[in-house]
Amino acid sequence: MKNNTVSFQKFAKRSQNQRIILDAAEKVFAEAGFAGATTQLIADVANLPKANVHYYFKTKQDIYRQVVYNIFDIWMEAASAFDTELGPREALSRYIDKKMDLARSHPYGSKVWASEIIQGAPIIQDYLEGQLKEWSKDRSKHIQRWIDDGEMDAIDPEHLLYMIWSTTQHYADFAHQIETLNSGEPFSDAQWQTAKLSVKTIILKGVGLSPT
Amino acid sequence: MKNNTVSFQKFAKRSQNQRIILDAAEKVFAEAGFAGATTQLIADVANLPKANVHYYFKTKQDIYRQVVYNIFDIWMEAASAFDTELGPREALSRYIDKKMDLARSHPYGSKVWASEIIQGAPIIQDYLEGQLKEWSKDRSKHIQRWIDDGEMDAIDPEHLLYMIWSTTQHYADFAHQIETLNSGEPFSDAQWQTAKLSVKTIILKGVGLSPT
DNA sequence: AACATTACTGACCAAACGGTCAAGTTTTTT
DNA sequence: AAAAAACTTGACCGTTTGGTCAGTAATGTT
Repeated sequence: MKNNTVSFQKFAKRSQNQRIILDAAEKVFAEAGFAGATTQLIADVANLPKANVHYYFKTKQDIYRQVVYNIFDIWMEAASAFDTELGPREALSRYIDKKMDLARSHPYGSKVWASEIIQGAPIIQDYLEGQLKEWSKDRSKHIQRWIDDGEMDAIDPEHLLYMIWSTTQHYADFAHQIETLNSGEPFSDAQWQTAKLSVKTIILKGVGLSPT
Repeated sequence: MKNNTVSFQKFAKRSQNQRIILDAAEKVFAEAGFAGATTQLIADVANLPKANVHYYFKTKQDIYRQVVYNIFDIWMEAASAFDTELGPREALSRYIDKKMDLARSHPYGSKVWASEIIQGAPIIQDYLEGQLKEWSKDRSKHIQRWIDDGEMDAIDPEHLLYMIWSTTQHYADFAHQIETLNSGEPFSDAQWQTAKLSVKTIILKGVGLSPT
């Protein structure tokens, strides 16, 4: 066979095919849910025979697990944009920006996450109780300190976090509804800008911070 | 057989059993998704033999359709709480209150709705393009008028609506996540009060209205 | 009391599903 | 160039699924 596939791909082949499968699976899980996603459909989207999918992943649950872990990791990395050293205005502003960017760039992942939580987090429960809880408790403390220092209004920090999560992820999870109300058209760049600005403006002003 | 079941139940029997099935189905669809919800499981939760479920509903899709229509109707009725005659402060405040109440009283319906939209609204698309679009365009116009009259800040009205929808429904759809972060405990009455107040405070102040 | 209608259900079935496997091909290592 | 390892795949299988149906029981009507 062709020999122009050079040898440094030796190790790349496996992870390369896994990525193709995971990308396909993310889309299929998002659009059909865990139970509705058939391995056959994932294979079709990945353009591979079903048996080949099972060569790389033992079970459908294994694929699903990977997809959910991936989006969680991406979100936790973005969470570092919530840099409490910057002060409330910048920290919240950047975090909202980052979350809005992810809603746009990773809509399937967001949908899979939403479905997972809606169905009681059967897979990701450990992460919720561990990393997520730790992160949100920590940031809540920082927000509380800002409040105590008179830098922002007295708002229950956890509800502020929920508001940021819900509003930003809404643009991914309910994209279809938003698109329908937008004459069936997906958001343009300008509309995404407006969305970001609207969310930031309301939330920042809402907690007593003037927007940047 | 017992004759203490009086005859005015003649017509009631059918709709009564349909209600039992629909309530069971709402829960099962919420927790397992459309594909993951088996008619057997719906029957078990309804405490009926599967064949009996199929006596009242021809297909699983028919049951699902009813469940989705029901929650949509409940929401549209609540939407009338957005009474534009009241002025922005009262109208928004009451609408948020109402949506928060529904998030608490109808968590399963909210979850079914969320999953339906996430998966592209295969069933409810007509309603989105019809009733929902009409309602939101109308309310957007009223909000815009308030803005033009200087009664509130210049915020894109549709994004304000999305923010209300997302924040309020988040307390239903992501209840499991919130519960996990709340030491595994569901919200108490007091915590629901705090949630309502936090959401209202941030949004109202965020658009330039002082809370009631 | 006879009849008609509605309600109920165990047993069954074709289709679709996740997953396996043996037999092959390609690639890497020696 | 031979042996080993990794990759690929059509055919297959046991299970589960949504849905049917024939037969029965209960209820309402005359």
